[in-house]
Formats: sequence, C-alpha cells, structure tokens
Amino acid sequence: MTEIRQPTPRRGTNLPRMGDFNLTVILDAIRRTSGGLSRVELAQIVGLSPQTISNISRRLLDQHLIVEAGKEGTGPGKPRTILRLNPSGMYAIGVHLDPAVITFVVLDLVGDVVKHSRMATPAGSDPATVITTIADEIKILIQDSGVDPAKVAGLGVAVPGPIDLDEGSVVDPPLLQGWNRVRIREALAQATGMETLVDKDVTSAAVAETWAGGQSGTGSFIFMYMGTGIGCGIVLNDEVIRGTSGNAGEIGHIIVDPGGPQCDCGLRGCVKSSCIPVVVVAEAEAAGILDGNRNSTEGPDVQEYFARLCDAADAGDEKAIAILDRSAVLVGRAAAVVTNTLDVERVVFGGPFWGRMSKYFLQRVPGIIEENSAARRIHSIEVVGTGVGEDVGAIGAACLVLEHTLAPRAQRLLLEG
Amino acid sequence: MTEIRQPTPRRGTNLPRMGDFNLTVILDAIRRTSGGLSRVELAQIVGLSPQTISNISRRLLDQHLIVEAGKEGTGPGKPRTILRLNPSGMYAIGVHLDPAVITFVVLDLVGDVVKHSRMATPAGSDPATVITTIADEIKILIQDSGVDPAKVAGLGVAVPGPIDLDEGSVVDPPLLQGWNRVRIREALAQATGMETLVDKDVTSAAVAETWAGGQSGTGSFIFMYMGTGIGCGIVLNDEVIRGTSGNAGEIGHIIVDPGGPQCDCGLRGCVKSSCIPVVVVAEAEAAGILDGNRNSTEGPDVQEYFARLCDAADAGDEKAIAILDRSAVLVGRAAAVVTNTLDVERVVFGGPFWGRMSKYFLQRVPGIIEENSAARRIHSIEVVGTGVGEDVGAIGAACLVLEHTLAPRAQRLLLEG
DNA sequence: CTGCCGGATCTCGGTCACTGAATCCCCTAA
DNA sequence: TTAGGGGATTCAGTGACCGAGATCCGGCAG
Repeated sequence: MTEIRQPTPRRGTNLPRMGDFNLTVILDAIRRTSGGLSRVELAQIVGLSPQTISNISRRLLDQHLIVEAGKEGTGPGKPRTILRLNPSGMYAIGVHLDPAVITFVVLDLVGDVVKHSRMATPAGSDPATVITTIADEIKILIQDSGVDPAKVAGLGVAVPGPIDLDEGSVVDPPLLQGWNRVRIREALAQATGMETLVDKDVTSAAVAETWAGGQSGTGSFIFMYMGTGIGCGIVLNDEVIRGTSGNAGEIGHIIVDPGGPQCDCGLRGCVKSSCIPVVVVAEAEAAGILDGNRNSTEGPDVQEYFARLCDAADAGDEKAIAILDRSAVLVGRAAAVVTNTLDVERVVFGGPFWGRMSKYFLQRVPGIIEENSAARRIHSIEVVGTGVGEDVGAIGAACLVLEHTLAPRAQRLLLEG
Repeated sequence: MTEIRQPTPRRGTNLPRMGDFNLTVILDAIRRTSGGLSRVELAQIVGLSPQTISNISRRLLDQHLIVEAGKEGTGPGKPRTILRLNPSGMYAIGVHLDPAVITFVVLDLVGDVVKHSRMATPAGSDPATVITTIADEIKILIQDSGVDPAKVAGLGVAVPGPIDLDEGSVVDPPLLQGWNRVRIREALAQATGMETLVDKDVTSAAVAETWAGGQSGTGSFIFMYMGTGIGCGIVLNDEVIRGTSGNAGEIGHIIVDPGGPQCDCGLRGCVKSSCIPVVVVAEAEAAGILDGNRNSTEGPDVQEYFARLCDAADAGDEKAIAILDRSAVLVGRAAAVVTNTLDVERVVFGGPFWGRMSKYFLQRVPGIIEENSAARRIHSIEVVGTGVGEDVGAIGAACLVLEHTLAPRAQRLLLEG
C-alpha cells in the first residue's frame, strides 16, 4: 500500500546527548515527586554523583524550569534545599480534534490547565477552513491566557486514528468526512508558527497520564480511552509505545462477546460492535430504559443519552445497571487481552465517557482482569480511573509537547540521521 | 498476590556507559550486515565520527569480537577494510526446557549452531534431579564442542511460561508437574558456574530472530511461536519486550472463533481451545483423517500426528487441507489482534510445529492480517516464516546471553541501582 | 616506472560531562 | 559558644567523542 520502510539503523550517542538526557532524567525525577526533591535525594535516585546533580540543577535553575523551594531539615546538618518544578517555566498548547467537539488547552509545566476552551466541530466544512479556525482560536487562547508566548514550547494535536505519523496526517477517520490524508501537522505549524506534534487521541491520553496523572502514570500501563470509540494507549517502562506508524492501540476488533452482535468485520462480538457507547445506548433503548427518539448517532447526542442511562442506573434501575455492568465485563475482557499480551502492571481508565461509567466499571473490571490474567500467580494488576478529567485528549495533546521536549526518552540519546 | 513492585526510577548515564553502548551499537551494525562493513560505512550508519569508529573498532579487534576481512576498493583511493564478526569470538550455551524434550545448543557469535543435543524430558523426576541432569549435559556438550570454556559468555534457559523474571523461576507451567516456583536460574548458575539467564520460550524465540534471523529480525515485529501452545514474542524497535514480570506474549485466550468450542475460561473459541495443535489433531481425528489411537496428548505424540495430518494435506486430502486452512485463519486473527494493538511491521512465524504447517499458513495468514489491519491504509504488514529452524527455543536461549552481553539495549546506558 | 590523486584511516590535541577528594556552608545539640 | 554532622560546591582529573591534519594505500596517466 505504501513504500517499504527501511529499518532504522541503530545509532550511537555522544557527550552532548548524554548531558541533555541526564538533564531530562533529573527533571523527570523532580516532576514525579509531589513534594519536590533535594540534590542529595536526586543523586540517590538517578545514580549520578552529587556534583553532577549540582551542575545540572544549576542549568535547570538558569532555564527557570525548576525553583528552589525552601529548606527541609530534621536533625543536625545543613538542611536540604528542595527543588521543585516551576509551573510557569514552560507552557504547551493542546488541541483535541474530535468529530463532535474541538477542545483547546494551555498547559503549564506541571500539567495544570491554565486556560481552556471548546467549540463544536464545524460540520461539513472542509479541513482547510477548520484548520484556519483552529489556528485563530489558538492565537486568541494564548493572548487571553496572559502567558508569555516565548515560553510556549509548542503545539500538540490529538486526532482520531488512523494517522500517518511520518506525514503528520489524519488518514480517513470514520467520523470525520473529507479528512483523508490531511497533513494537519504541516498546516498548523505553518499557520501558528509553532513546533507542532500530532498523535492519536488515545496515545495522547496515555501521555497525559504519564505527565499529569501522578503515581498511576508511572511504569508500564495501558490507558483505556472511553470515547465515541474505545482504544488504548500503551506505556511500557515509562515510554509511550506508538508503533511503526503511530497507530498502536487499535483494539476495536478484539472479540469479547462470542455470542454477540455481528460486526462489520464479519465476526461476532467485537469491542466496537458490542460495548462502545453507541451500542450500549442502543441496548438501553431496546430495553425501554431510554426513549428511542435519538436523532443522530453522533458524539454529543450519544453522550447525553449515555448520561441518562447512567442516571437511571444511579437511581437504581436494575436493567440499566445490568447493561452497564455487562459492558464493563466486555471492556474488561478486551483490557485483559492487552494486559496478557504486554504484561503490564496497571490499567488506567479515562476519556470523555469515563466519568459517568466509572462507578460501574471499577466494580467489575478488576475482577475480570484478575481472573483472566495469565500472570496472576506472579503479580496483580491494578485497575484505576484517571485523575485527568474529561479533557484528557487536549491535555494529552499538550503533554505531547512536554514529553517530546522534556521526557527522558531513550530516543533522545541517539544521534539523528 | 505478591509484593507491590515499586516503580523503577529512571536513572542517569555516564561516560563509561556511553562508551560501552556505542561499542555494542557498532557491533550490532556489523552483525546485521551480511557482507561486513568498512569503518567509513559504519560512521555513516551509526552517526559517530570516523575517529571514534576507529577507536571502537580497535577495542573490538582487541577483544577478538571482529576481524578485518579483506579490502574492497573500486576506483581510486585507499580501499576500505571490511570488518566482520568473528564467529569464534564468543560462544553461548542455550537450553530449551520443553515438557517433552530438552534441547541444548552451543552457539557462536554469528548465531550458528556449533554443537547440539537433545534428550527426552525425564517424566516424573523432581526438578532438582532434572536440573542436575541438565548441568551435566551442558558440561559434556562444551567439552565435546571443543570450544574454549573461557570464551563461553553464559547460559540461557528457555522455559514455558508463566515465569517470574525477578526470581528467575518457573511458575507452575501447565505441562511440567512439580515445577512450581522452581528457581532454575540460581540452581543452574550454581551447578554450572556460568552466568545464567532465564526467559520464556516465546520471548527467546523472538530474540533468536533478532540475532540469527537476518533481515526479518529487525525493527518491530511479533514472533508467533507455534509449539504445544501458541504464544508470541514481541520486538519493538529492535528491543525485546518482556513485560513487568517477563510474561508478555500470552495470547492463548484471544477469541478467534466466536462459534467455536468452549474454553476453560468460560468463553468460546479462544486460541488455546480452537487452534493449537492438540485441537487441530483432534479435529482431524474426528473427521476421520487420522485414526484415533493416540495414547497421549503430550508433545511428541501430538507432533507426530500433526505431521501425519500435514502429510494427508500434502497428498491432496481436501478435508485435511480444510482443517489446516481453517487453523491458519484462526491463528491469523489472533496475530491481527496483536499487530493492531502494537502496530508492528512484520509477523514472523516459527516454532517446532511451524515447518510442516508453513505452506498452508503462508497462503492464508497474510490475507487475514491485511484485511483486519487497522493501519492497512498506511502500511502493509509483512508475514514471513523464520529462517531459524526447529530449535528456535534453544537457539533463542543462547541468544539471550548474546543479547544481554552485546545488544545495544537502551537499558545498558542507564546506571544501575 | 614514477608521480599524482582520491579516499580511507590514523594521530594528536581539544572539548566537555561526569567523578573523587576536599572544602565550604548551615543547622542542631551539648 | 563550640563541636559535629550532613548538604552543596569547588577543583582537578578522567575518558569518550570530535576536528584538523597527517599518513597510508591503491589506481592511473604520463
């Protein structure tokens, strides 16, 4: 279908790369410890000598990425100087282009939202117009946020898959008509003048978790993104897995309900035909829990109806509870397939639909995953809901920039070609 | 179920680590180019300066890991000196502990088998006795091979999962009775005096592919291991994925046949209940292709019956062909689930049963994977059979040692705790 | 046969990140 | 007030990579 990808040869590394990498390692360690860290603690954690830590801290202080935040002394000896991230040391813009709604955020260095906005996705407009609209909104957003534009490191864009990572393009996503092979990266980079990164929404969500998710964003986990569709983001040993073309995490055709409804792939009971919100809502309608007047199968509508289903369940409607419970079981099975394949230590749930369903899912999914875990004799698998709210997509998009600039990715060490 | 794994903090790197890493990078580049490489070409490929390449080449020559192998000059100028791997620069021992048979190999640096042997797995013996037997056989093997023991870098052991990588133990595999939490790594290290590594057989097979598989062992791929069970090894960007506890690649409960037979997990049509060899053989018996006198469901027997089924198919028996064809479709679906989850560029098939089935699988699987690929608009997925023969398990086990010692793993750069 | 030329490789000094040892600094406790 | 302990910094040292230039090794024209 496309050109053959020649294997990227493995490259060497050199002194400057090493320096940069160690800098990001230290920043990462500071970032991941809520209370901040002293220089000695850092030396302990990252394994470098105290002198090196001192030097690197100085560089970080000079760049205003960290600040000295008080002292901490118990017992004799000079008290430790605590180093903490400087929230206003850097900012990133994130845009989530969803078929229904476009979300914008300005994120600071610690991952807090400084400013945010939304607009309905213009229906029927051609991509070029939409892109211009996005670029305009970004400019306004930066202005309104009062953030120094010089401190904005770049722009991240989360889009529904499939994508082509090399091209930075969206490749004909099911719900965005006319968006076939639109090179949104180039277009937005040009329109905004910012360095721009594009990634899939589910991958972005996983990155959001690593950056703004606290303890549950460390180590190896999958992020189950509950949106209009269901996908997963993958993080192994603190590094995001993107796949050859950036399309990792497509789990829509994992079969979870052998006796379930027919799917367009010809088989029965795939995730996308048995437990995504549209289907769940339809089931609820069929069961008479919701009135059947829904006039579209698109995002906002579905989300509203889904909320009503959850309301019914919250109010004690047995049938509603059963439907949600069953969808939790099915999604749990899909997650188990992935955890068994990758042997991760945690499953994090999130996404626009997560908030309402969390109660039912958290009751059911851990058991399903535990039962089905091939490694259950060796370690348990934690199941948690994300702390990052409904805007994970956009926040993750912004985190793409932070991750690219500041995360200690092994890739950063290697020389470029 | 067990202790909580605290997140490994990300560590820094330093000068010596960098040097070692670059050395492995260069060795890797040489290893992966069949004809050898000159110093200038190396500089080009790995991105280091010619001087550095010279220095590192000298170190490699001193260690006898590479040799200068002739010159190559077209046109004017000094001809290039070709650097090639020195096969006898290092050796590794590999053992594959299979429920039916134990395989031993001595491997040289280029991944060629120098010496190999096998024995039936002693049935009913306790693990300690088996381990002693293995250690003895290893000593004999090294002696017989005539290899300088000082050049043997270590011992790799491939075992059926699940395993506990931290402990280096086998955790109650279905077909090895009495092998629950047996710390085989320690035991064999002590008995042989060699540095010992333990890993799952499917992971080892994937490592074998990266080391001895040529072009198809590069980049990102999954290795579908067709043994008594079916599992997969995962390699992303030239690095093997092991998972938190070393148990990645468990795909036995992926559902591939919604209308299929009941599985012990309560659902229908899982891989392990619908397309592993035992099941296929049983189907063939039911269809009257094989006589039903099989007296065990264990390895050697199954393999023999499976071979007969293939014979029948080769001879043109339509029913036999249909059965193999169908199993190919099912396995293909499982592979597609994994390729969609990880977005890899290649699927490599192998394992003890592969040789006989390859013809039927290679006809069917590529189409199944292509059809089901979520990224088919972006890139195609190559499907190939491994060049590494029936002994992949043992060869892979030996490759674990080579990989651990000589592969440019990012992990190598990081300081230890 | 000789000198010239181009390309590969090596030699030598320079740079820079990390490290070991020693020093400076700051606070607690007697 | 003083001793002492631990944190952070300074200073010189190491070693890997890099730039410039020298050296080596053929082929080719004269």
